[in-house]
Amino acid sequence: MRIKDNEKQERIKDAMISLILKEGINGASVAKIAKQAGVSPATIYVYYENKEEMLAEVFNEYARKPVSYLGGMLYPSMSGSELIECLIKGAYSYALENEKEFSFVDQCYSCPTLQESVKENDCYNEVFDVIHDFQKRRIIRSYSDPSIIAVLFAPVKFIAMNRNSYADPQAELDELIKMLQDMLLY
Amino acid sequence: MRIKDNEKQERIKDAMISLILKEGINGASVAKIAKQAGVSPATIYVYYENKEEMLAEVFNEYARKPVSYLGGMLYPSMSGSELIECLIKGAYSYALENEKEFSFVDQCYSCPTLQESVKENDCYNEVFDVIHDFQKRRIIRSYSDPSIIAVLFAPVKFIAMNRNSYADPQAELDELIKMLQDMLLY
Amino acid sequence: MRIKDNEKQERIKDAMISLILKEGINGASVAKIAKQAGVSPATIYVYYENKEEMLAEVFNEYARKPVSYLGGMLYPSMSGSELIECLIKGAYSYALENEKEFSFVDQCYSCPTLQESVKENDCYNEVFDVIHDFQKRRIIRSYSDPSIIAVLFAPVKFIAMNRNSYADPQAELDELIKMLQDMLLY
Amino acid sequence: MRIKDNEKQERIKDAMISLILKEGINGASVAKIAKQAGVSPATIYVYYENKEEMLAEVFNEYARKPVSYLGGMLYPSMSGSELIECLIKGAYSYALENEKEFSFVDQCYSCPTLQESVKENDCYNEVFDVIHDFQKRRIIRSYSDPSIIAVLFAPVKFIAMNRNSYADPQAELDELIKMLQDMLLY
DNA sequence: GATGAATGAGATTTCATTCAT
DNA sequence: TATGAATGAAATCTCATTCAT
Repeated sequence: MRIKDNEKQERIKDAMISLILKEGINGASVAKIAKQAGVSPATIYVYYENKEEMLAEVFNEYARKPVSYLGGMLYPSMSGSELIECLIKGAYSYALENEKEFSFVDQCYSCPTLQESVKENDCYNEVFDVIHDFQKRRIIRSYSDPSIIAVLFAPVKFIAMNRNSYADPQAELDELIKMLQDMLLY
Repeated sequence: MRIKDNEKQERIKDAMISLILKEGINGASVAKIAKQAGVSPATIYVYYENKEEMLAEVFNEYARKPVSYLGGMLYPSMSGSELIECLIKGAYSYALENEKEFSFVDQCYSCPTLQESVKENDCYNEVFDVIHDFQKRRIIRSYSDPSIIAVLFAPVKFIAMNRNSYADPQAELDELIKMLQDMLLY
Repeated sequence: MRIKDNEKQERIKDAMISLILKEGINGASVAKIAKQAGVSPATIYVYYENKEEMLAEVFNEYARKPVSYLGGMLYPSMSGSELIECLIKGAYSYALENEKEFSFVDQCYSCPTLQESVKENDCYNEVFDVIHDFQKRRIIRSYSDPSIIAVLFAPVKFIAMNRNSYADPQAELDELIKMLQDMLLY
Repeated sequence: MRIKDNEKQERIKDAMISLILKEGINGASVAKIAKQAGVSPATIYVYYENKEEMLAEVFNEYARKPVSYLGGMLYPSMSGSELIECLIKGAYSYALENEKEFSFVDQCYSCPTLQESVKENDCYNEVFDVIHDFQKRRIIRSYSDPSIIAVLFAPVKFIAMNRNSYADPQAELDELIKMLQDMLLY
């Protein structure tokens, strides 16, 4: 028998994400995905039960990626200012560098039929290991986790997505970092 | 007979956004919208050139609604604290009370083929008339408009959308208000 | 609006039945039916919810036909012998003259997913109005209805379907009539 | 390792007829059969040239089974009444005990593309060895073979298949036996 | 012999849109 | 204006079969 081709599955995922970026979840038909991945439409059903499950599976995978990316950049010897700067800049540069995955995940979060398959809050555990440590050491104020997620990540995401409307996105980002340092540090 | 026509168009819009809430942009086919609105599919083409235009038109209409809703709640004699509390609570309660429109607009913002039709920043003019006034009176710190939008509205939207994951969403909201008052007021 | 075209629905039914006769339920795809009926596959879904329902609906219609055909040939002044001869010959000639419908109905009866949609026994009411009358008048022996259906119609159906294997099908039929007259008449 | 192979083929046959009972010939896809038999789809093609041939082969095998089952129950010292009772009861209990095979064979008989592969009449040789003997001994009336098949087996098959519609199927069967004894015995 | 991967062909069904009234 | 009928195009998915090991 032929051996399952992981590279093939990777091509399918890539094709799906890049099509969704260009044409939305609507526009990413199984046929188009297959064509772009260089496989037969039927092959996709070897790897995934159906389209819905394919979306959900890839959504889950990529929804967890940005936070592990961030997690890898942090270390305990940072100052509080550095921590916040690092989180915001990291989130921003992840969004820029991984535009496709980022937009894909964003569309998934806003799609009612997919919302159930990922709980946005569950993804941040890795980062909160560090933040909780900073809170115990009285460097970061002891706000609740959801509030911290909300003010740390929602604004930077907003700025990343609207960066084309701004004269100087980098300046906006720097300002945001200051605002959050003020807000979150003792 | 003008009234009857408008009512029919209203039913079409309602059907569309309520279907999109339940089943996503994917699930809202012209046929389903027509059925739910109690009209013939052909009738929809009396009011809109095609589906794409219908989405864009309704998107534009509803994207502006929440800010005028907010605008109507503000008045110059408020204190700074009151202003921020009012904006956050207003945004939150708008999201709850208008769940359908809210989800519809959210999905539209994240859909690449619709993004072009509304610039998110354009919608906030009404609110910024008030905020700028408060900034001139040195009540609200003079951060740039995009930064203010980002920290004011993105977090509350995030909390509204994830409210089902929280034990006490109201407490999260109150905490968020405090954080933003700290951050934005002198 | 265009007016629903009953002739079109008739063509769809005819195409379905004739395809099933030639190629079995398997072979009668919606696309083939549409082509043979001279309509678009999508048109079929204007008239029927889906393929299963189409089969069931047409099955129901045609399962009832042969018995009304028979019912129309009977009258109370017949002798018992004549009644039985008439029923057997009628059933046989219906099978020959309506080969397509007959084979179609037969295949439906034997298909587990369709069996539920028609109860074979329910179809014989019209004929039993007459038979019961003959039983009351002590011309036909008072066996139970199911037994009578079983011995009257199952054998003639069997002979009709296997007629190509017989040297002289007509002779078989005549013999069968005699056997049943012996059996059922006083 | 012969035994193991035969067992595998047996599992394939069982899976096929049990799927056909549940879902009809349509529903018994090679993939499903393989899954239910616990083998790979490719394995099926080790044992059979293709699906059509598999159906025909198994059809032939099982179409002959009920009559050998019956044949084994008969012996020359029976009375005529006993012979008929034994045939009817045997046919009925075969249908109940071998529901799957029975439904499978029935569907095959009614499928135009399979009809060619078995001549229903050919199957009864074993039984007719006995019946002819009884006819020579002037116990059973000398009707032609096809007529006898028709009245003996078609009605009992009908009753077996419709047994769920009857209040007391066993009573129907007993009545049928009486009717046929009257008809066929001197 | 046995198999899971792979697929072209085709299945059923839905889509956005237009037609004819 | 309003509509149900009609449809070409395309959607998702399944099929029987073959390939490569």
